[in-house]
Amino acid sequence: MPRAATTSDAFNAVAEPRRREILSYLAMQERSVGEIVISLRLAQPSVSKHLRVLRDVGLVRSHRRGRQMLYRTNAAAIRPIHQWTETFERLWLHQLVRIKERAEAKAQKSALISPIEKERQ
Amino acid sequence: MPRAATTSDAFNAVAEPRRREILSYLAMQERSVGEIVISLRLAQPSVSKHLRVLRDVGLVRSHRRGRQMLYRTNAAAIRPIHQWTETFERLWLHQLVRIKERAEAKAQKSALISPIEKERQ
DNA sequence: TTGACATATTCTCATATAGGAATGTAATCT
DNA sequence: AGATTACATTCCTATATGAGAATATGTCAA
Repeated sequence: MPRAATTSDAFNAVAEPRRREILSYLAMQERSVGEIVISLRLAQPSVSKHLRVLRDVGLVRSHRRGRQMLYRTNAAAIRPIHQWTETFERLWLHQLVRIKERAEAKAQKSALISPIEKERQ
Repeated sequence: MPRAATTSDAFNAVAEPRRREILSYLAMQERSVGEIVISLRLAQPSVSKHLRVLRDVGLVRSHRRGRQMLYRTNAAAIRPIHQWTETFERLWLHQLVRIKERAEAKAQKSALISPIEKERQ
């Protein structure tokens, strides 16, 4: 069995760095395909294909304006990823506290060493 | 060019559903490979291979205890994903507000319709 | 040392890519 | 209608994958 399709869910879709760039770019403002091509310096077919993947999983919405297709990020589709990572937030916050505590303990210890001892380190 | 390696970053590593399950399972408590195999009902080689990927990108840490290998989630490695999704948080919150406003406007409108009109709907 | 247990690696295979090139489709303009 | 602009799709290819099966490695126990 190969890897799950890029269109299987938001996690797989955003695994590709260019697609994350596109999502960030479209988060500020609605943009045409051509604008994405120029701003992110990607080949046009490449952009169209990435947008197709993003659209299939609901990460972007699109509509036509004349000959252009305008795309915008649908932030709600990113939320499940946010929520999944959030379940780990307590853990890394706890880790950060411990790192800080260790740093302070070390500084404390260092302050107790005489200047002469300190020079040897 | 194929897809980026699963070991290229945390985004690619967590794209695989089983790897997310493993990370959630190991978040509570340190566990041996055998415990993962039993609890998540996966084949042992499969678990070992997933753990290898997770370890390569720093999402889990491991150490030996006798013949067992104990693994635990390194939450700090999940943080970049959380931070990336966080940049979109304002957008979906804004969306949620609009949805709520529309719902309220609709309820308001509904309240203005006479009971007789209402029955026809 | 030999055997048993726990985990890791290797091998094979079907499959879904992402990029590049070429082509198709749709809308506008003259 | 014909030409041009703007996107989308198709075809091609090298490659990384995940599952399963088999095997290798490492650790303890008798």
